[in-house]
Amino acid sequence: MHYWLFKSEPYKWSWEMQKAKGEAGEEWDGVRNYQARNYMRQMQLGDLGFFYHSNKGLEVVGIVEVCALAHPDSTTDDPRWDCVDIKAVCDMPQPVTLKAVKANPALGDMSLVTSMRLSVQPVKADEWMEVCRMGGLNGQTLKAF
DNA sequence: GCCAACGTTGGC
DNA sequence: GCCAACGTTGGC
Repeated sequence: MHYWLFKSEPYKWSWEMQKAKGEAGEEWDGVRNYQARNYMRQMQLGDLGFFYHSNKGLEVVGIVEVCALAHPDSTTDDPRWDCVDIKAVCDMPQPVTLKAVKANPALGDMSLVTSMRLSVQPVKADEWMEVCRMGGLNGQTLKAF
């Protein structure tokens, strides 16, 4: 099990839109960055990720689950670009802002802080737990997934 | 809307 | 294979 973070500009693809897709999930398409693509190729079914609103919002608003392994991105004929599918799992009871992440010394090494421009990022297990805690998700809730 | 950071492209 | 030009991302 690995943890990830997916960035989206809410006026292009918002958390509300993701949730509307329900169990079926949706392609995380449109990624045109090798590093981000490589992370998606590493993802396994059942891996969890944060859903982050960039540009507007600047906060982790929910949790998603990988529900399809990397496959060709349907929005391009270019064979270089793959993507996974993700589905919404739950809301962050209390969205975790970028400001709060930056203010937390335990999260100083998070890619969100150090690799600001990367749109798909790995999240370490301890970072995952800490952000969940800040967001109002306790261990009990997390085990329900 | 600005601009810094950074990834990509293409000429040499 | 270097590096300048250019485009994009994303915080502010």
